[in-house]
Amino acid sequence: MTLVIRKILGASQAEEIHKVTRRSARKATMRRKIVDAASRRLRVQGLEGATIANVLGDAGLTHGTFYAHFESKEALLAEAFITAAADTSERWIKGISDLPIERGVELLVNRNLGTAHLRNLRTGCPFVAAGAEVWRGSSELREAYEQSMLAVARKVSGALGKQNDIDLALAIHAVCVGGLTMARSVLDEKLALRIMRACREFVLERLPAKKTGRSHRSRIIRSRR
Amino acid sequence: MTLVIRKILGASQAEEIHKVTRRSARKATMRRKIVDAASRRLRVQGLEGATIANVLGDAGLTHGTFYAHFESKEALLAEAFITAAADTSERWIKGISDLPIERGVELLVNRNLGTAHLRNLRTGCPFVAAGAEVWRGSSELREAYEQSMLAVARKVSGALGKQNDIDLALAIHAVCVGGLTMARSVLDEKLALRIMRACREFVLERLPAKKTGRSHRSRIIRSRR
DNA sequence: AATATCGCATGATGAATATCATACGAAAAC
DNA sequence: GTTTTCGTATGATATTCATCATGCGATATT
Repeated sequence: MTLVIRKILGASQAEEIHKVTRRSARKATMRRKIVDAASRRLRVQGLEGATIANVLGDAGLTHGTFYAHFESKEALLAEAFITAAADTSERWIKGISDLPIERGVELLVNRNLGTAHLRNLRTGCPFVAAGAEVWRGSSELREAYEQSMLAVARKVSGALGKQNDIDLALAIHAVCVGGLTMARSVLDEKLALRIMRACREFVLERLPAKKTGRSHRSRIIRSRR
Repeated sequence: MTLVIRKILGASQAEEIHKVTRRSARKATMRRKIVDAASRRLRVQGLEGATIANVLGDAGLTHGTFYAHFESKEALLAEAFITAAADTSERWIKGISDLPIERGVELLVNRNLGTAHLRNLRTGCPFVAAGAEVWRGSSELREAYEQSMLAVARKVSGALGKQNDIDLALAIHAVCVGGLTMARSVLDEKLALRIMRACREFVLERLPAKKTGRSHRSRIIRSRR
């Protein structure tokens, strides 16, 4: 039966209307477990720690099964990265759109550059966790990074009520990524806190002026040097 | 003779006044070559690419010789990181102290977040190259990172004529590290340039005000778009 | 009920890696 | 000139890894 459909529609479309059997449901569940496990490994140990044996082990499977689920390791990592970024950024922006922009940005940078995020790797930012490993990685991965980064920037600028200011969101993201990387890298805990505080204040010190009667289009534009 | 001295002073001090022979001079040269090679590998391929065989090969030696020069791989990497950071930061701050602070910062971020640095890995910033690999690495490495980072921050704040504002230097460093990581990671070249531009402008907008009568809190910041 | 399918486990393969042991040959010490 | 030292090369060992081939057993199909 499935075979007949496959003959008519071709393999890929047949997949779409694939009958949900006990087997296929279980497989989908396991696949999800694999992606989740990979996204955790990714955040805690980076791409390096996300080996097939580790990930499949975390998911309760043995290593050889992997290629029944994914084309390649890169395909899994790309998917895991996207999952991790979506998960993390969702948490960052929660409740932010209800606040005035200054408070919103403050909450955002506190969530990113705070003690919780500093040592909480399992649910932490994949951009910090994978960092340099991505730009030396496969196109697949870089594509995933790019899409995730843009998605985060859009979410953030949307939540801040500045739909079009993707650039501001990108810059804030850069401070958070750089600052957290630095803070995690140093041995001295006090120094780590200092780095995070310096970054937070750098962002907060000079937020776009709050909304006054003046339209923001007409605000005085700082001349570029 | 050396043996006698060694007996009197102990091994480590004997090292200090070690006679310079043809052999020891050659060894020192090779050691330097190894560190340089490691610092290059580090910047181009990260810690992962800086394998002993690779590095020793670059230096014109075979892999087994390594342990005649260094205690461990970690010891080499720590030294290579420090070397790379000193080299790179020296280039960044060249000529900056002659400029007024705004122009100085502008030059600094242009050097860091510009097209040259984007694709020039061999002499690029090790903080971007090693990134997340360091904070998951050995204490030795993290110590090297910490010291190098502080050295850079001191140099930068010194060159900017703000000796005491290490925090400002740290924040600028964070933007550069985060921004360059992001720019290198994405596939789209135009997007990479946009990220770097957004980060540069973010920094320049946020500079402490020139010393005018006005408090810097009251300045209106340019909103983009 | 008989047969076909397929998710998963086991295990093989080959490549890359850090580290160490041994050996050679030139330089240094005597 | 003989002996000792030591920088380097060669090669061994043990580990880790991605990928793939094979086979079993539960599930789906007929």
